[in-house]
Amino acid sequence: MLNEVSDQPPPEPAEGSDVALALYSLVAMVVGIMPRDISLTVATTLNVLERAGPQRITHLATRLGVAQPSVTSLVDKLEHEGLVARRADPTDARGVLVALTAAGRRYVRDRRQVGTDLLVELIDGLPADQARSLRAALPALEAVVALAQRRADGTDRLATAVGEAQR
Amino acid sequence: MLNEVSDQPPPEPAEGSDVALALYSLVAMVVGIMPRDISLTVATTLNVLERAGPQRITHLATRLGVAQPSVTSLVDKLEHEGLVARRADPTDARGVLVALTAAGRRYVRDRRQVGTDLLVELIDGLPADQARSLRAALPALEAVVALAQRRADGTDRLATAVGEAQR
DNA sequence: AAATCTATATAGACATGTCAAATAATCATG
DNA sequence: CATGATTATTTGACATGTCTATATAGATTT
Repeated sequence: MLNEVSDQPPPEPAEGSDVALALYSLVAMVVGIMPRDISLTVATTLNVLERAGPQRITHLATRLGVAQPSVTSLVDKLEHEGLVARRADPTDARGVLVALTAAGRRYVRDRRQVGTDLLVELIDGLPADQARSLRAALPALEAVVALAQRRADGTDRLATAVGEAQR
Repeated sequence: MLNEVSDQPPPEPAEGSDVALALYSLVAMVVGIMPRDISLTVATTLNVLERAGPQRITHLATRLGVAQPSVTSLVDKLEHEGLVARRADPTDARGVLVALTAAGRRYVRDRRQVGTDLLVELIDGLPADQARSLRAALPALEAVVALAQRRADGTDRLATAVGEAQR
């Protein structure tokens, strides 16, 4: 069927896609400025452990989207660095629970501090009215984070997607 | 000198640090959900090239905070994948300019689309009043992005910091 | 124009991240 | 309780990301 030129205005530019673009740009910028001392995988792992508590190796693997032996060796490394520890899983003797150590928790907290310090610095550069609008949006931002967590904890990872451009 | 208990309320909890925390959490969540198909370094490189146009190898190295030969081999790889191309620098025959190819631009755009789609989905899950507050904060968000860009383009990278927790 | 500086590339090394296949321990089920 | 499924580890392979030291070509300075 042919595509006729539509009379209606574009059905809605995705409703909130401009905000989404601004937020994504912010994510990209912050990531590009943050220290590059750990890999994405390590950062995500530590975040998950802090947010959701001790996790099984297999669960981490699906959550991270990598193969399970990869997590075993990742945990080996992190354990060796003292950031995480393996504990027995009381409900299943085959499994282990990977948990943050105190040092690991400190590491995550320190890293977050670096990020928030940067953002505070940026926000402090805003004119008063914009800063106010941002504060007014705080509940919304927190809600978005909460939704993102739910989304992340679901099995669903974003497909590697992108694809086409690679060839 | 001894620290007396202060009568004043804490001088201001960093003014905007709660917003900063929410934004940082969002960054962390989004990064954790985004496809893991490229490294931080590649992502940052492509973003810089898209945002700021063709760049010298040396400039990329300082911008990324890695050694120059690392960028040479990174560019080798990206060039091999067809995402960037080396061009002669008209102002200096020693130098090269690394530029995005059409495919590279497409790749960045597609990847951004994945991110904004995710964020649109999240924002669509907000109650109407929160969504409104977020839209009202759009200029502020855009301004923060602009400030972040200025910040990123300055030579200053955040120190690897964090440090202490590692031992 | 010689000496020095600068931009990139090359070489060689090493840690990290990743996978698939095979193994060992334990669980769950018929 | 024996068989099949699940959990983690081990093994062995390979790509990536990173560095330092060195080489090469072109700029810049004196």
